[in-house]
Amino acid sequence: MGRAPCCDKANVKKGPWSPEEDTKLKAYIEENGTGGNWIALPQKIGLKRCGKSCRLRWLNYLRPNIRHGGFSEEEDNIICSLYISIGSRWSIIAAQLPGRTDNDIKNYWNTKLKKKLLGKQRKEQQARGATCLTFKHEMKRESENYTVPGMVNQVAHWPLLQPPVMPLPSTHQDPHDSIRNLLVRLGGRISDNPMNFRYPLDVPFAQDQPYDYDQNSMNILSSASSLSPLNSTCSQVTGGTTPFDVIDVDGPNDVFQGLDGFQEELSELIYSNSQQILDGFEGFYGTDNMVDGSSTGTSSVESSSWGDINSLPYPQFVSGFEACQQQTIPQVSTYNESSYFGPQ
DNA sequence: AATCGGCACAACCGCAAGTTA
DNA sequence: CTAACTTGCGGTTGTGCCGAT
Repeated sequence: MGRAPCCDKANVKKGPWSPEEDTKLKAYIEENGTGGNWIALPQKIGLKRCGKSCRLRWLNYLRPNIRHGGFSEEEDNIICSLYISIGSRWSIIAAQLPGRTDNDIKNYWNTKLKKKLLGKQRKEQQARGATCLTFKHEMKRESENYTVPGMVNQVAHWPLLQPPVMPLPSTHQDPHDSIRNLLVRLGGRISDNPMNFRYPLDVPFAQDQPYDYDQNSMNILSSASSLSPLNSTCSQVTGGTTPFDVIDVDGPNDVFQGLDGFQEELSELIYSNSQQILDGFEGFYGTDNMVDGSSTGTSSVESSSWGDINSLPYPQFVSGFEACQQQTIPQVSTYNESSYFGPQ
């Protein structure tokens, strides 16, 4: 049996919303709430719209305290940093930016931020001069020739040629510094306090109060894991000459999905400064595998769930975070529905 | 003034997860 | 337990605006 359509396509209006439709929808929701059923809502108020369309219009445009445009530098950095960390989980990213919607952030990223980041990166590379060029060409040639045996729909993002200098990551280095280095390089800005490799995640905020990014901060990785389902898996082909050889592009887990050019640029950046990046990615893929790419002793594709706290690179942060969370911090979603919808 | 291309944004689509009967 | 249904999410598309030619 096929899936039931969410609405009668023939009888619904599509395209831009008129002011009258907006008024109707807003007035009704402010007065009655959604009734917990978006599908039935348009019929109730006499709108020839699909329920999903109503929901989207409300969430992205009509609900109170929505901000459009005018992203601050601080917000830019948070978006960049989170994107690097958790990929295109726009709803999670949006949850950290009061008044912003996932759609807004997604558009902003795709149209501006991505290019801004690339521009920054190119400048850096130009500044470094041609010293890397030979190596990069080598890398490119090598990766073009390379296919992973038995792997379908997977791309070797990190060429398997051993970089000229690829020292093992220092196990003594503060892991905070590792990821901090990476994020800073890629546009993030992080508190200088070594105890605070942190981002303003999972912090309840008053909708119309300015947000203090410095005072309200939470560990990025643990917070991400505590939010909605981060069931992403990062695949790794073991036995390659470098760690993090392969990222599965088929699932929702590719941190760089939809970012073909950027991904390539990023990998170039990665190889042009392998130590810092290695330090940074160590955090995402786990120290064990970084130190010993063949630790599983198999040639199979390994997956680790980001949703699994134990798989997080630094579980000690998680425990600290959880303790903190239990004391004071409730889970935060994009917004508190009850406060918006009134009587249900 | 007309046209073209790029950009920004709103909205739609399809899928997956969650919920309910 | 399972099918039907709803909600949420991320990717993609459509459209209007604006600057360059």
